[in-house]
Amino acid sequence: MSLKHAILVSLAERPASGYDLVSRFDRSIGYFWRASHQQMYRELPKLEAAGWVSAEAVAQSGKPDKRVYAITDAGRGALTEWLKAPVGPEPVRESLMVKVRGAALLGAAHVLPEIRRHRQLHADKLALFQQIEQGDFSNGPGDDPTRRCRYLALRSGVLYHHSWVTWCDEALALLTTG
Amino acid sequence: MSLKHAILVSLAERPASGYDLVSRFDRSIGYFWRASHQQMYRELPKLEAAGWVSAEAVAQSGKPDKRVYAITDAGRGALTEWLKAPVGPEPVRESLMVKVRGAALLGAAHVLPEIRRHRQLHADKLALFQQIEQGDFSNGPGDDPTRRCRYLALRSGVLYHHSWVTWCDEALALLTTG
DNA sequence: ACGTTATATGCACCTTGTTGCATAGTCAAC
DNA sequence: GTTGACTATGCAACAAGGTGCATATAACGT
Repeated sequence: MSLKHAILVSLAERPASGYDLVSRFDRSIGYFWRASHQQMYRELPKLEAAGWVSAEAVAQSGKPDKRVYAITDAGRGALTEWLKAPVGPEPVRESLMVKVRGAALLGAAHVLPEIRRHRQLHADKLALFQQIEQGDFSNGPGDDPTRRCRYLALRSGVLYHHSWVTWCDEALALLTTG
Repeated sequence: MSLKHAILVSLAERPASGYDLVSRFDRSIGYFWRASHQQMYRELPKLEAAGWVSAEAVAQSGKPDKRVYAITDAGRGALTEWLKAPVGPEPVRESLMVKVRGAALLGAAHVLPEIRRHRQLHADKLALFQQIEQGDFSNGPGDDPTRRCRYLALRSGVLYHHSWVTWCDEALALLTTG
């Protein structure tokens, strides 16, 4: 599974507490791999037990104490191994397509609002990603490898949501004409 | 969750045994919702307990006996409810993007083979879907609602895998140039 | 006789993900 | 002075998915 490795990637960028990781996931990695704080706090001790991260208690003034995790050499090794390992695309699971198939039997009218809703959600995400693209990458990704990787992640989001908006438009056109 | 409803959709088309359902999922619905036979045989008694399907033992000559399931009126009602229920897009979980983010730290070279592998897999699926599209829908979907729904499901597969192939090409171009 | 393939069904265990609940300190606003 | 927002960490129960193992009949080839 990838949550462990997603955490390792984030910790390889810089050390963090569970709480930090949750906010990072909400902002950046979370566009490609979600995790609730409950999941996070369950995984971190496992990673520590595996020797992939080390933990240090940090007292804070004005805030509760926290446990700051950092990736270890063993963790970095495990991460590199995983980067090279063949993992295959995530199996497709599209409940909307199950609904479309159901619509063939029970009437397309039932799912039209759902398709409109999905179109809206995908269009919102698309607009967000395109805004970032035009803001941060108006002159392309440039030469920096890290920037190029960030750009590619963004492009994946753009292409994904764009293809969904396209599909929703096709579907609405086809299901609302005689 | 959708496995229950995916099964209901399939049984609404026509009654089937667990074994039949697995083969149908492998061929058609499985493009959008996978299920192993273990999952199937675990769900079917639950659906029966909920009163959404009825089961009948059927003796066969030359083959082991089987249990044939059929959707009930209650099941049809539950399915219609679910079609109308807002379910939201599946949360994105892309391990390849986690890897790309890792590549920013540990070197893009590690993930290039993975990206090439993914491109191949998506291109294969795309070719398959496009072949079906040109075979079954060379003159478009026509007027039949059921055919239109089948067509839309197919289109979704085409758009999805096409956007991935496009992304992989962009990524390979960007990560293999100076 | 012996292995292979297809039909047909299931259990057990483990991991992963979701939901609800719980706690506790600090700070600013009202 | 209480309410709400933010920081910070967790447990428990449950739902869903994946892997491995197990069983049985019967056709077909070799």
